[in-house]
Amino acid sequence: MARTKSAPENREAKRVLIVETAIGIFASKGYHAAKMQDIADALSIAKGTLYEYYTDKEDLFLGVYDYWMDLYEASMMRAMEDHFDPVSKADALIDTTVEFYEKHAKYAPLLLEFWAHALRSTSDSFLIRIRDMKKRLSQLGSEVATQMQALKLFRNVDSESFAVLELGISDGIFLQWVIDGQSYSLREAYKFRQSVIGSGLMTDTLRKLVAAKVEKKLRLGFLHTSFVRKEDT
Amino acid sequence: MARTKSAPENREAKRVLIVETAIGIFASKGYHAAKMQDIADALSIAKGTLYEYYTDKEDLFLGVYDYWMDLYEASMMRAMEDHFDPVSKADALIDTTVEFYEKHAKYAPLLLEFWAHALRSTSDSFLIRIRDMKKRLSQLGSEVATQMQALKLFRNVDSESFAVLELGISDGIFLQWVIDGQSYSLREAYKFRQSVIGSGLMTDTLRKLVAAKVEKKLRLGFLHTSFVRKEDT
Amino acid sequence: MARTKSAPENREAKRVLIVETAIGIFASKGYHAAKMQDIADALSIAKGTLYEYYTDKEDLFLGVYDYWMDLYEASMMRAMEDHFDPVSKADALIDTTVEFYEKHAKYAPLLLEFWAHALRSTSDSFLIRIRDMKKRLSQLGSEVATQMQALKLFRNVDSESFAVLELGISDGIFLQWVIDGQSYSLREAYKFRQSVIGSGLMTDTLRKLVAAKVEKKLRLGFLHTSFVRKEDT
Amino acid sequence: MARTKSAPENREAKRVLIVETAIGIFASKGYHAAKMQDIADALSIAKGTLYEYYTDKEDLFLGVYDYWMDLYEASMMRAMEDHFDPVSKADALIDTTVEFYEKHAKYAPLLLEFWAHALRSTSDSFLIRIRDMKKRLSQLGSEVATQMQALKLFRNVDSESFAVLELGISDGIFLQWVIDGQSYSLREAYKFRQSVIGSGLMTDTLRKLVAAKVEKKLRLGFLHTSFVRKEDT
DNA sequence: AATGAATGAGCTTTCATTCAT
DNA sequence: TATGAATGAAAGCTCATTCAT
Repeated sequence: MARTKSAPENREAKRVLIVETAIGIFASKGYHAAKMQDIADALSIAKGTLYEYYTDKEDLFLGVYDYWMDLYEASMMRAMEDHFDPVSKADALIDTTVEFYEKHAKYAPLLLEFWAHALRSTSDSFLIRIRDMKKRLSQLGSEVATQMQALKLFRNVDSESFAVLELGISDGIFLQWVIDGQSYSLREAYKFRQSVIGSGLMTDTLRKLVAAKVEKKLRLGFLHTSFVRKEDT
Repeated sequence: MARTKSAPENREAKRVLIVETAIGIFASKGYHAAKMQDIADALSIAKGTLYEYYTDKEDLFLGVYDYWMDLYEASMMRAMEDHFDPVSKADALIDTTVEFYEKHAKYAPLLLEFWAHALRSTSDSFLIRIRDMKKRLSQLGSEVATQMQALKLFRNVDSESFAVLELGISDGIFLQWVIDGQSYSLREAYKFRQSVIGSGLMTDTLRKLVAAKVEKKLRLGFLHTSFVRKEDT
Repeated sequence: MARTKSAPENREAKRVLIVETAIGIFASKGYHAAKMQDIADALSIAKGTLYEYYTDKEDLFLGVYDYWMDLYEASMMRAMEDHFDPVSKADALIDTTVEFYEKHAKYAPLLLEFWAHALRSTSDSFLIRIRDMKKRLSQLGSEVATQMQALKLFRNVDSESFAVLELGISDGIFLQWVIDGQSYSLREAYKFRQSVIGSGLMTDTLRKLVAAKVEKKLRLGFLHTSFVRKEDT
Repeated sequence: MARTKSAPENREAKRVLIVETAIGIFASKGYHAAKMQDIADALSIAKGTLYEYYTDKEDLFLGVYDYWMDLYEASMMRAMEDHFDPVSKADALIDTTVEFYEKHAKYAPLLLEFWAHALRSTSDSFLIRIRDMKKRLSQLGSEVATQMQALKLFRNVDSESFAVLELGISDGIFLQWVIDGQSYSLREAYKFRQSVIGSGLMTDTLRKLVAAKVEKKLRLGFLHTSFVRKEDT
């Protein structure tokens, strides 16, 4: 039984330690205002040492994103595994998201920067990573939606479109909440959304009138609609 | 009949010209990567001239935000004024938003940076401006929702909460769309959302079962729920 | 009889107006911190107009120096003319100096800058102007000292050396007073100096002992002593 | 026996090296004309390195002042310690000053800039430092004067006032000498001054007449006279 | 003569990165 | 592996000066 961790294990442990410290600095100051020196100081190590573990600042930033998203994804996966019926699963996914977001509300600006970074970076690696993660998450959502339909709890809806929509909505509410100064309960906002989405806003009278049209829309979704990009003039 | 524009008019025209150029540079490179020199070059003026019209880079960035948001808000207001019944109004708001977002999709990263900037800036001016704008927009949405209810088209719903939710959803879908590489029609995504929100996803069977509970939730909204912020540990 | 001043007179009047304004700005902010814009603002004229009257900033600074020194010199000359016996003249010179310095204490840093400027300027014009002024002043002092000696009020002293010494002492006391935060009466400091210089500090006993040696020193002065400059090593 | 200098020692050595180089640049070009690049070039180091040792240009300038004044003060203190009777001490102080000033004549403009800087700087740190130094120096002079009086070599004179006067005179003569292009011997000027101050200029006849009045003035000094500052009108 | 918009060289300062130890 | 002194490119901002009106 080894008394000390082997070298590679130590290395990985230190990488994690660095990322866990860096996330706080990046989140509170932003990518540009966060200095490598700040991070080194927070770790009580020398600036040069950071470069032994990450090739450069961007690499470290990417590491932070990965670390954070892995955490989120893992907790989402766990939520799925811990429940069996789709209703519980749906609830668990929302709970997990709310908990994660509430816990990491202070990292919210980071999320924005990740996205901005990804949309602008010359290399696609950042963007690809975000999309992959989103794909996995939307598969989760899609799965649950499909099960709901199978149980006749959900109407006939393109579950893929729905899952993508849900992801957007989720991020949008979170953003809104952060910009609003976290002045209300994120959980309640999510629940309110759930009610709206689940039950709809139309009165029964109206609902019946538009039933056929809505039915079709929901069934087809929006992901496979043709789209012509319009250029700015 | 004035022969030449008066000085102040010229000044304002030049401010607008600068902002219109700056927006493109900021959007494509990002706040930090965009250099004042780049902007000056794009305008074929000297760097120093920029400082005759904006006190510093941040001021110019704020100018860009204002310019852009004023455009959006104005078109939303116009959409409201051009229609009289709430259903048309709701459609018009969505149309306007979709058009605006589609037209300015390339400026999307800017939106993220505005938000990140606002959340981190020492001065509140940025955040306040965003909130004010959101408030005005949500009032528009709230108004429409109230009219819908008055006409018995909408169920009893806290229209304020609903309007806030809508804003978040709207931004969220846009973001999602941008990150997804604009691979589907934003308009269709918005319509899909409209169907989901209007009609709900539940089957009639389930719907009836949870009717009372949902009713209450929608009526109360989420804005005035008590909220205890949880600290990260 | 002309109703308006002729053009050249107007021009001169404006030059004076500019200088009188500039002196306050230069004095309070220093040469470098004082901006041409500040001066233009204080005059409520356009920046460009300054350049119609002075070729550049340095020229204006020189103008300020000239204006100020002319004022001082003129009042010294007047003091001399208003009195006839050397004792009154000596008193008047001191009075005038004290009054001038007290009145313009806030311009003291300017004096330092003039000197520093002169010692460093590539062109000698500044230094020459200062030396000329000092020469005229020391002639005044020298004259008075000579008259004192003629009246047997002063011992045999090289009046030229004495006048140069006096100038240095005068500036030195003023500087000291300014740096000391003007915490005592400049006039009293000058009077104290006068007593020291007039009557000496030695007791009669010691005085007699060194009489011959001192006598010689005073008679010869220091201006024509040989001097080998030592270079910094 | 240490083989290598410890880090802090090296650091201090480098700070001194920088200051010793900076002093020459500042002196010859002036604070504003002296560029950080010039100083770095003179040291054959990178500009950035300067900022590892001094927070900014002003800090470096302050360092130069401190370095220089410490040198002067230390040599004055040494002069005091090396002699025992007040007459020798007085001579030694003058000798030291003359030597110091002659050796550093080329730094004279710096002294003016230090003073100008101090009188205008928003922070008092510069001014306080100058005053403290002057206070220590005037204590030296005051001490000597008191001893002279105890030995009945000096008349009854307020030694504090006298010491302050002496400092002013000393600086004034130096300034005068520099502005006069160092065209005479500074040492002789100081000696001449010593004769004047020691023995006075009045003839015995006049001296006796004003004896009582002068006596009083010298005894009282000028430091504690009431003073009403006159404002410029 | 007066203006003030435009200029652009030139400054201080920062900080990611390197590399000899 | 860890260090941290040294680097130097790069950027925002200033402001004396110009010149078309």
